[in-house]
Amino acid sequence: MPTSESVDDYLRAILELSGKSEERVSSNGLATRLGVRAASVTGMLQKLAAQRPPLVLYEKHRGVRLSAAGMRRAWEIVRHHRLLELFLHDVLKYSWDEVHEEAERLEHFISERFEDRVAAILGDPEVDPHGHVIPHRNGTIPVREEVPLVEWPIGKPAVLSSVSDRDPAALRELQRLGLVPGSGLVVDESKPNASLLVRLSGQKRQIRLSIELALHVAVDASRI
Amino acid sequence: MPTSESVDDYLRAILELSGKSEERVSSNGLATRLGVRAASVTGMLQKLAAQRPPLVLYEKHRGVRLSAAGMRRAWEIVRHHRLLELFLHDVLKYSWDEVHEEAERLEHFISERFEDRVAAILGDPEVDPHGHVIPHRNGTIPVREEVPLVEWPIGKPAVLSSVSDRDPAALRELQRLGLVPGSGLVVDESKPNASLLVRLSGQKRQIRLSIELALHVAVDASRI
DNA sequence: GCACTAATTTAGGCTAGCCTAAAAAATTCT
DNA sequence: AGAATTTTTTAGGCTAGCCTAAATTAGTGC
Ligand SMILES: [Mn+2]
Ligand SMILES: [Mn+2]
Ligand SMILES: [Mn+2]
Ligand SMILES: [Mn+2]
Repeated sequence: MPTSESVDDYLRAILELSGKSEERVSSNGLATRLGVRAASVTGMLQKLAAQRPPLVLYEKHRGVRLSAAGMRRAWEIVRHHRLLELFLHDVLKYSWDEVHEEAERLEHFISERFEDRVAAILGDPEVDPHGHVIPHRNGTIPVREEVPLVEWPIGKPAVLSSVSDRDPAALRELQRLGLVPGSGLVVDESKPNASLLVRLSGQKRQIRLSIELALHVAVDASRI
Repeated sequence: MPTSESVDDYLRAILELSGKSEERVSSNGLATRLGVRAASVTGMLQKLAAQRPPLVLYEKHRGVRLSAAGMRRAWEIVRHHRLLELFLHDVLKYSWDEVHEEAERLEHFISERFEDRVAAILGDPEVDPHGHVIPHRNGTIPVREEVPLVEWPIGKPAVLSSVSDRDPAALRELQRLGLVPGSGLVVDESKPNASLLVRLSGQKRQIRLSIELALHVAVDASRI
């Protein structure tokens, strides 16, 4: 069962919108994420659910979630995406904010051989340039506990684990501020004007972070 | 005027079938090369000729050739293809016979940035793994005089310049025999049973080369 | 020049994936 | 609960690129 570029995009969008808890995803949510109309989403979901084996579990008016086969394919595409991002960054010297767009296109077209060779060159890496874990070749997903920075307790030291990759301008700003995966930091204060005051480890200077920007950031929650 | 994968394939096929002399290409020839029906070719050619600016010059029943715009786009795709082949071979350690298929797919989807970074990593290379010249970034095509091995005079020393990349089995066989770009050789005899007897420079052993295999090989004709 | 054959084009259809507009179902509000 | 609103689905259409079958044109042999 080969999948088209569009089908791959739907599966990955369902995976990403459903979150850790694998909740059902709405047609509207998918339409917004994919930049198509809700009617187009309904049509596609009906097709994916009718495949044997089905790629999604779909009940009219009740949202959709991935089947086992859909889950497998979605994570496969995510592995392509994250390996490509790291490859573009480390080997082809793309900047942090440039990798996502190119990876989003190429993820659909590289072969398993390409995937394997890139993984080998990069030394079977564990995370992409934005700090997201890279699924293993065999389909297993490394677990990692993360919390959105906006939910992290005031005053408790944290380690930045990942940043969202979809907004190049935000990425450039975060890099400028030194907020990259691995950075240690403390949230000093959550201001009423919808911003956070944070300090990087070993620095006295406070950084004022808008909520919109802070929403792009997650920290390591392994010892919450 | 963005071009689709199919359109790119048509343009590249017209370029490759029309040869140095830029002869008109027939619908049937294109259909065979592209693995589609002649009726589909006619439909596509009419569409490409109707674009403003047109990508091909097409006269009913009289074949087709590339317009200036079509030529530009076709060589652009060829540059992608050949850079990708060299990159897959040199960086990702693909073998000689594996690069073509992957490059054929990816050539349509890499960005100009990707093209530039790959070219930079490879040091602005002049030829791909099969000995084919790589068009320059600005669109100019390096000239090189080549002659099919089967037309090369008996007994005259030659240098192998390129081999066709579309037949993996033939490529493996040629590599096994030591017939790679740069190899010096002499044709000793053209046998009536449709084969050539050749010797590699500095070797006494004769190699028997079927005409089918020999048709895959071209030699440097700069001093014919 | 005419008949036959080969190449090409036209006509009509199909699928994937998108769209708009209208209908129907679910949810929210009073 | 019943009305109003929002979400989702259905219905009908469109384009790109492919197909088969039927014309048409070009080329060949006599
Ligand atoms: Mn990404
Ligand atoms: Mn995509
Ligand atoms: Mn090739
Ligand atoms: Mn292609």
